[in-house]
Amino acid sequence: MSDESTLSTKYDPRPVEARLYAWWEERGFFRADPQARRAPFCVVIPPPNVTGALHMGHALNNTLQDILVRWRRMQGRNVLWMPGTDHAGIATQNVVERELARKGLKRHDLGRDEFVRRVWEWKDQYGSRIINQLKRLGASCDWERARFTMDEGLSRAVREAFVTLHERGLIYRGKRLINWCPRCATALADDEVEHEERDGHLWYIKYPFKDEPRLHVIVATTRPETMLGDTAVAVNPDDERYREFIGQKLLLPVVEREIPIIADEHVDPGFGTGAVKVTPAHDPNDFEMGRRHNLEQVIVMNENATMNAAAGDYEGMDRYECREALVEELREKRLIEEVRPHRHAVGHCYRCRTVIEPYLSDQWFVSMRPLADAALALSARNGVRFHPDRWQRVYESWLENVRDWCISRQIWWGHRIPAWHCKGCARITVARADPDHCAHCGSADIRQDDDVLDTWFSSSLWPFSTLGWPEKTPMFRAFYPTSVLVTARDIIYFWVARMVMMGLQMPGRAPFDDVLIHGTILDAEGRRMSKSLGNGIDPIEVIDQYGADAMRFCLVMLTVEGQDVKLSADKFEMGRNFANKIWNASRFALLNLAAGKGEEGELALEDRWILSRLQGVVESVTQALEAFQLNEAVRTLYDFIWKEFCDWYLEAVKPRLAGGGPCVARKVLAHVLDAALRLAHPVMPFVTEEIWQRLRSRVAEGDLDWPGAAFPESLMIAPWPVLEPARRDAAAEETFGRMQDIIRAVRNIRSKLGVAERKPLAVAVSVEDESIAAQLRAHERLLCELGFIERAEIGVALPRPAAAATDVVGPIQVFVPLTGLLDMDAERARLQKRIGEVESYVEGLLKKLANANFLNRAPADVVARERARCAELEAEIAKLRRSLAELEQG
RNA sequence: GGGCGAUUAGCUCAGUUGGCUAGAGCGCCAGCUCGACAAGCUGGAGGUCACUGGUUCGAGCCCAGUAUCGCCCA
Repeated sequence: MSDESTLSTKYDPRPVEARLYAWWEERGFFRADPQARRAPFCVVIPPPNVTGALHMGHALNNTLQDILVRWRRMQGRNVLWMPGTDHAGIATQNVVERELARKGLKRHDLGRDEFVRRVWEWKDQYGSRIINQLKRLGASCDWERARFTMDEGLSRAVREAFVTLHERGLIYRGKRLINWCPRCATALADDEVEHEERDGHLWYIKYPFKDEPRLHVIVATTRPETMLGDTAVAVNPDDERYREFIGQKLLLPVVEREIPIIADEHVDPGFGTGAVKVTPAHDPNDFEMGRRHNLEQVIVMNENATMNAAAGDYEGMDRYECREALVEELREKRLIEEVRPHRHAVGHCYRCRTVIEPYLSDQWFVSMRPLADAALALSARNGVRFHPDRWQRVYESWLENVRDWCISRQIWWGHRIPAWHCKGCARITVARADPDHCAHCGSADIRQDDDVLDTWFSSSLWPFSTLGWPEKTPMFRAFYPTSVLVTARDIIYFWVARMVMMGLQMPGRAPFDDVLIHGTILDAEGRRMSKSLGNGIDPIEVIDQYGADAMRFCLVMLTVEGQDVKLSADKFEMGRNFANKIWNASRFALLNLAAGKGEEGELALEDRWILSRLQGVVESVTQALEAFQLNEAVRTLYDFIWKEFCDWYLEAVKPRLAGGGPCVARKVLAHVLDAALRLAHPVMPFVTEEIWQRLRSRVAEGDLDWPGAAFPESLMIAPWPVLEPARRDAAAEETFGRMQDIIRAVRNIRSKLGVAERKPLAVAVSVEDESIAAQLRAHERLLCELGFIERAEIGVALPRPAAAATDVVGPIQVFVPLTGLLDMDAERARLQKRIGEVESYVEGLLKKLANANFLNRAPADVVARERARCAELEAEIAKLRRSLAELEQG
């Protein structure tokens, strides 16, 4: 295919990534086939907002999905990774409104239809940005099937779900206290409110008795402006201080309204004075209390959080302006007892950070109890499994405590609620198809509800709406339920739980078996990355600088079992370096494969060793992926490729390949490289494919074919390596391990005594019994080549040569004669240090072995192992001591 | 207030069912133009595993408590 000698020594990801991605896409490797007989594997993407730009959280989330998806595809599963975007009602509307604001327009200036048309326009123009960014990441989604939550098909699913739930009595409309964002001018669900601790004040206000104006009850409040809507003061029935006043009337200051003192068990006598003002229209607890006591609900604010007519003189003021003015008035009237600093949680809109106002209004709700109970029952049967499993309990406790879900939003961008209000009989018609008359009285004077549905309502249908539900399409039949959902923990409630509930309600099956929860990406200081802090790292910039493979690798390497990741841009160097390492190791391999034939022949020790190690790696990587321990898989691969394959195998095999003649090492080299590329492909798809294409061309030339190997067009669809237990070779691993020990000992001696790394040396290797000697002698060539040893004498109980440095590794003593070169002081220091290290360890072992309890209670194999180790180390010490003594004697 | 997580080398983090002489990357020190790679190679230094108790023959790991930091819920 190409001339390997021209390959650069530095891997340049940019041209490779662009070219390969385009090719994969064009060849259709991402496409799922609903007709295929193979076992399905399906993942639906957590749909990013159309307004969104890729951030590190997306990068991590989609990398994890892509790894699972690519791995399963290589295993031969029929894979569907369903992509798409979310219409993100409030967020998107905000974006378009901001654009209009720049032209001095408000959405009401355009009218609903025109505004919605403009949002579609915006979506068509900018909505594919994040999709293109996901492609830069390497995501192998089936893009041709990409869906959008406002698509016709998904809109049908939304309507079907709404109407069905309404028919089942699980959706209702009612006047309730909801969370209102005055800036967005819409209701929000409980989960969409973010509570933050704020320093505020507690105002102690006197409420005079109606009949005894000189006497008063003091109430404490954090929101004095709401007193304008007070309709009672409540105390705990057991509170002695107030018992006698229950039922008496107070005169609400400023408003001069008569309000009763009521008794309610929910009043905490420890808060403030123990007497609390009750504002049923503006506080959730008070709302409940008001219902219990049939209190009037006085609304004192408008939708934009300015005061309304019920606020009297304060009408028109903003809520905070009103608060100041009102406190001032109370102060003048000497009705403020005191003001204390008070830290409390304040709810904010999760989209725009505005302080939420509890607000009484007509809204649509999903009755959550029955849905949540079904999900809980499923969870109890282990029907949906979270990884790590601690999230299971978090999820369950949310389900146990969930309150009804407010699903109506007073915005224009979204799925309009399929309910029609009749002007005639005032009743509501809910229908799958747009009705032209009232279902109750037949009047044609009906009008569709103005509100749209919470975006999360359509998101909750995503795993099946994207597959064509409510139609039983071939896609739905082939891929529902999906296999695994990968997401961050902050949307377990918003999204995961609701998908499970809707899956159980609508298609009647949970949408997935497994949920993989990953951590949050933080900046180097451990703060969340956010636009406002400006501390984000742009994944696209990272890809430009280091390559997508490097970023993917690092993200996974750093993500352990759902832990958060502290990230800084320089971390990605590790990934770039690893990609480069793979690249250069492959250059070496390819150059050598081009240079000669790979023939059958007897495997050398290093061949047997690396093939055996490969088996271990195939097994642990596969197991780690199955257990959703992606970072474990990546770590194993990194160590294998860098430390074993590059540092040892390639070095060991160099001399054999140097001549260019036929050699079995070429076959082994190609095989191990091939397997390593396959294993690494899900994590680093680009660099592995790029190299593999070159490797594959060798196969096509017919000189590197081996039994059972399949070489399809792309590594993407090449089979995942399978275990070959016959390749396991414990003897080779043991012998090679001894070689490594000896070589490391020689290198250490060179380094400490200032002998050049490549200066040829003579070495004597002394062992205790002939079997080990024979084992090592059989691979003397390897020892000499890797250790730059020109002469090696290997035997039992060899005498110490003159002027020799020495080291002991297990049963092996290494002598390096250094006549004229031996630095006595350095060598003495070396030996003393080694003796000290080993002695302190032996000391611990001896203590352990002297303990009768240990001998009696520890398992026999542990005792035996400790005994053997102790004996070996004592022998080591003896040898080191003798060497030291001999050194002193000269 | 309730729950969860973290605390291991200078920094960022691994450490699976207790058997560990506690590992990696980066950084640091010393030395390397060696035909894959200086984005590299070789060798090295560096740790009372937050603290206090407990269980155990044996604890970084299990249990109880304390401290600090972070997150979620109310």
